[in-house]
Amino acid sequence: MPTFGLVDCNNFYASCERVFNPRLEGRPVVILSNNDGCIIARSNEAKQLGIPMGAPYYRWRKLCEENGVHVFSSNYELYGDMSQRIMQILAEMCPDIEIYSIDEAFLRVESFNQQDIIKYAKHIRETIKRCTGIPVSIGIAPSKTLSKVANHIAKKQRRNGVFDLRNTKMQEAVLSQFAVDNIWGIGRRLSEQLNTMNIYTAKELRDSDPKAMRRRFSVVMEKTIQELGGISCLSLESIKARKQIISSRSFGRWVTALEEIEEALSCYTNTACQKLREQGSVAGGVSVFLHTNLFSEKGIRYHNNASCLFENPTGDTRHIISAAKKCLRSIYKFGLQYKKTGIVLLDLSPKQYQQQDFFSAQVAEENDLLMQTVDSINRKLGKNTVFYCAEGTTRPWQMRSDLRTPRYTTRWGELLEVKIAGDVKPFSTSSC
DNA sequence: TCTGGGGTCCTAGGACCC
DNA sequence: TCTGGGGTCCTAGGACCC
Repeated sequence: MPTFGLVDCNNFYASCERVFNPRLEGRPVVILSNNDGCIIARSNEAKQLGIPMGAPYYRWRKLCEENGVHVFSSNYELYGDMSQRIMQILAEMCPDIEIYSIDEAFLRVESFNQQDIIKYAKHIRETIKRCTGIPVSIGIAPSKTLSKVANHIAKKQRRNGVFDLRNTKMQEAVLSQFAVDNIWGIGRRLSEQLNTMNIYTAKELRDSDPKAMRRRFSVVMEKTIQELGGISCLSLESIKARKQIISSRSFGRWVTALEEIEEALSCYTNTACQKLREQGSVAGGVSVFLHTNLFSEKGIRYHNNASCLFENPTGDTRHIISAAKKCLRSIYKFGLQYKKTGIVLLDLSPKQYQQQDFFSAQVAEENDLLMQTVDSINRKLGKNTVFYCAEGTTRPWQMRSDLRTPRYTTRWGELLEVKIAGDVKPFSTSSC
């Protein structure tokens, strides 16, 4: 029988901040989204204050100030690097691994015997904590969906961060207390519909008729029901190349001038193209979108997009920037106050199967070399060491990120400084 | 009056995830 | 005043084919 372990970092972004600022331990911490717009991560103490996930920060600012909540802008460079370190440790300790998100990974662990699994899970947990400072929880169960449930329990009930849900009696007990909207794959809409069918708990969903539910909902629902019953339908997935790459940001302020939007779009295009080449793909086309503030009741609400396909798939930033600008000009309307633009790279395919243009093969090769050189300079010397004029230099539209901590682990200039008062004695760091 | 059957491909929109 | 960003999968419906 398959056995899955789900390793999930506890309040990951908040924990990353705490690693470099231990004074935050035991205190409420929240992390804001890009542009300091929404609250996207909370420490347990912040959750206890009733601060919800995804809420606009301006509505909670007062409560945060009154309760001494420590508020930070997102520091994705730091979180991404911490994530890589954790995933590397996991991959070394367990060969069958699927990195599911920045802070989660599924493991296949059935080759260990009954007791060993729990012991090993605790060992994994301690190793990650010791080497990175990040606390994790591990749920163990016969399907991925149940391992998600188990992880939930591991977090809530302080069972040394590990919870075993392989026993069917335990499954009965846990699922009958587990709200249906907490199940992986059941969101707000589906749980509303399930409630109208008198299904409120995971056990009630598990005991429904999978075929009938498939007809009413979809195959995804059928699989969820099977998985809750301990029948594994979802296997570990290997890392696949992305099928599309999006890069977009809201502006830090209103933008009306086409030139400024073009700069921002060029900048996002550059980011997207770097990701494209990193995964060894070329794009067959682009789609560009542009919109005003869609939340606002006042003013004109405008949302539009345009796309174009390339004659030959390409990974050349210059070519893609110029195509993106053409799309943008076709949807830009003078006089509106814009809030956001973005680019989607479409129709991605592996570069090695790229159809060569017979008449310009050599030019393509030279362009490749140029892109490789730009990428390697930016990798070595830091992002944006070399950039495109089209991206502009003053960038007044750039997003707000006023409360970001230093990128301690990826920038030499931002290393953690330790100030020791009084008598200074040399000390050694830990074994990691 | 009455208008087949079976298939593919594409896209938009919905729902979900972190 | 102030509301993130980046993904995936599924389905329905339209267009088109023979």
